[in-house]
Amino acid sequence: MAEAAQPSRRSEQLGEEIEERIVTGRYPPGFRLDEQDLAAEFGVSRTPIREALIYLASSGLVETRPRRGAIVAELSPTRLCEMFEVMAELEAMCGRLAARRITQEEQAALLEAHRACESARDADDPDTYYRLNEVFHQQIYQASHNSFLAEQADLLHRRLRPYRRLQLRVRNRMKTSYSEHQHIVDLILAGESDQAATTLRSHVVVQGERFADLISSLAELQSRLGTHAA
Amino acid sequence: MAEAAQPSRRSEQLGEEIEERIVTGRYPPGFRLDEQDLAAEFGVSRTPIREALIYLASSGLVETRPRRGAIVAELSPTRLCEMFEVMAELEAMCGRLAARRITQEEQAALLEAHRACESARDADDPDTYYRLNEVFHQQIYQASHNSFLAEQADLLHRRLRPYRRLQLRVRNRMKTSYSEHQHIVDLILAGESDQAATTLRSHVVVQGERFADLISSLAELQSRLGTHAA
DNA sequence: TCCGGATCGCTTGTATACAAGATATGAATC
DNA sequence: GATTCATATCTTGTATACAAGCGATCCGGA
Repeated sequence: MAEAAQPSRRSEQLGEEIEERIVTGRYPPGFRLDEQDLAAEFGVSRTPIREALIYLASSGLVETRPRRGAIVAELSPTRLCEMFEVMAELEAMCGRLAARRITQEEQAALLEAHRACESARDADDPDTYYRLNEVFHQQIYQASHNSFLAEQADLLHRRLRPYRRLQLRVRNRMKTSYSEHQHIVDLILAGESDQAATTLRSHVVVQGERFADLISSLAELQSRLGTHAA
Repeated sequence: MAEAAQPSRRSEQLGEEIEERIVTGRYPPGFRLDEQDLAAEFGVSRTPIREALIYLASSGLVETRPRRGAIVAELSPTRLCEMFEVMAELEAMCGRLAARRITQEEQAALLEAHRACESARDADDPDTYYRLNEVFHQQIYQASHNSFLAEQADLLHRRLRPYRRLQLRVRNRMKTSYSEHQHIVDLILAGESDQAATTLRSHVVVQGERFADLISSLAELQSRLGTHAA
């Protein structure tokens, strides 16, 4: 899914590297992305850094205010809920299409991704589960046979990574998630498109007690921020 | 919805200007966006041009191949259908939420936008209808009370502008569109969220005879391209 | 002591210079 | 005459130099 090899364009690599540092929390929300610092850090001039920042700004991951530099975007709780709401709908759409269009090979791949999650759950390993969970969802995106939709879903999924990650640490969330996955797999393989959509939507959407979990995750991220921001 | 005033950053203005020229067909799909030419055209150096192109590339409007320059993105029929499929779902989601969340003021604004479309239809003026149609749909996006969703919907809507525009010239499409709008307005105002979603989805999605219309629109665009590409 | 304004420094935004790869052109050979 | 390889030119990618705003600091006044 990611471009392989060297794009022979440093700014693209830099964009991905900086994105990685943002979604893994090394550059937390609100963190100031100083062009000179980053240039020194990566051993390049400001030009490719600027281009990388513009790229990231367009995806909403960083915010640039004219003449005032770039910072890692801070998402308000409202904004975050909105994004999860859209994510839920995109996932639902992927599920509906996947249930109708999935091929034999994709069925096998989906099942394999699902079983891999099972292992991580049994090992009680949230980090591994988190990674394999991404693969699982990407299999569904692929199976929708709508490459534009798959790209959009993947993009938003990545955008929400830091918050999703924290949520997985909530007690029992991993087990709940896995049993929901089981249900989703059954529905997709059975070709129950509407039910697959509905189940995926509620798997992703933030409501009820999970809303409170999300808010507390946010608070944690913001306290971490305090140690970084000037 | 658009940023007002001067962003004190030339590259942003340039991005919008180039985007405008793309969606209005002045730079048709496949058109080579030479940095030096554009720099001369706009009377600036290559730097802000490059930044504008990177911005546009991230939205998918232009394609950049490393060391080989940028061209206006060419959308295959398949890709285009995929994008309309996603657009339909986003619109459906906006409609569902709008039916539940629309305020008094937004109801008035929606009705006004709808009536403006009526005038354009009566005057048999596709260009005006096209413009007012955008306003109408944006009112629904706003009424969803999910600003992230509204932004995404608006972005994709803009991305599909050239193709939507050609479709409106199809015989009777304007009248059909208007009567569908009427139905949509009724459902939203009545709070019928599911029906509003379904109706909006089928209003946007490309299927049946409209698929053939789209393909022929594409052919027209591509023949136009022949006069521009080197 | 607190507030306001002007100046200084630092950061971003833009232009230009340089490096490196890609395409085009031309010649030589099959 | 066609094809292939080498060279030349042109374009992109990166570095550096310069310009222009924004913020911080310092000084003066209330």
